[in-house]
Amino acid sequence: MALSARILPSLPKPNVNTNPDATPFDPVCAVFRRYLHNEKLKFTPERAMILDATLRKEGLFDPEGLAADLKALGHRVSRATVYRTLAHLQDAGILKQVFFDNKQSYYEVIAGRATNDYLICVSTGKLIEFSSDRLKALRDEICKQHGFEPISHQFHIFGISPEAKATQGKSKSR
Amino acid sequence: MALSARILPSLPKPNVNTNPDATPFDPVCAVFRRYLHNEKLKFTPERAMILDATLRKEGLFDPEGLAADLKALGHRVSRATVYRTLAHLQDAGILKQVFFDNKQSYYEVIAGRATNDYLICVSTGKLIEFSSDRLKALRDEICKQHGFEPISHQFHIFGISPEAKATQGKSKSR
DNA sequence: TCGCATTTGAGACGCAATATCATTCGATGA
DNA sequence: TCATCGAATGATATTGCGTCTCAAATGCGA
Repeated sequence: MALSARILPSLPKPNVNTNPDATPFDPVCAVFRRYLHNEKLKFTPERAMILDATLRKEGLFDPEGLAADLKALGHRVSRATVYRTLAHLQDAGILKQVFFDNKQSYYEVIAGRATNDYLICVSTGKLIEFSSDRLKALRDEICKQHGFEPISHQFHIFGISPEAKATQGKSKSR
Repeated sequence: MALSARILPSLPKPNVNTNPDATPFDPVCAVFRRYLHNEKLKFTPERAMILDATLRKEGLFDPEGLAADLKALGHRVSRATVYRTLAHLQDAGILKQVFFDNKQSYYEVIAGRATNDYLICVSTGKLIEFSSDRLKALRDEICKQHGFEPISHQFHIFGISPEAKATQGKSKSR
């Protein structure tokens, strides 16, 4: 096969930092509690642990990997609860769900962080994050033209990275 | 749950026109045959039928729906072959795979057509296509900055459509 | 502290997509 | 035209993400 925008393996990597007590005092946690309260939902230990685990992530992560992280941290949370809570965290505006491929969905923290878009190398699967104010301005302008109220966006550029292009000569087509 | 970028039901619709003999004389078909030849792949009746069915589509479609179309047209093609051929058509630059949700993937024809980006209403699931030259220019500029060779892109804006905003007052939050 | 609606967890389930593999077939060269 | 062989097909099994079910547990307002 030749040039394509199909995604190849290898997307995220675990990225656990060692912030010891992110949860109860974290301002993002306050946002979540406020959201839960408004929606008449409950603040449970499971939800706190899941929020904490997501805040330890940098960049993209996937639900199954997050569940694995929680298990590794010694927390026993069911997969179903992870999925349910990620949905709430998204609704609370803390996470953004990202669709890169048809295997699974990914999430990234947006609360208090610069949100990114991605260059994806279709040859190596490597991701490059970037952020563009002009893109955001263009987004808002397009929304205004359509009377649309933007919540989030995804901008993915598929292509060939410089490294892949360099290595390309040897292995014929791909 | 409240505002979110999760996608709701209802995406594509069948769009079968009655072009009687699109396949063998279609220039897109020539592109496909050239691609297959270069890749030492074979031009089979199944592949011809699948290409033909995709060219009858306007806008987004999904593999299962395409398989259903083929069956409705009286063509017996296995699902596996549909999936395999769609991948080749993408590699040939005729189709583009689009990721809107974590349920399934979608495709759209790009050969000889203006490629679109989408506004997605998170409340109704409605899609609005748009096309922006400024976006394409911005994309190319970003790629140049990173030494990236672009193949395709996806730009999805999630938000609230004017109609949904109008209906919003009544149904509490969400 | 009580009561109840919400949440959780374990497992079953649905479904898109892929893998397997025996059989069939397209395309090349003679 | 025919033989040859690698590639393609189809039927089926399999995988894995995500959701659903429901009994038991629990947060939280009164």
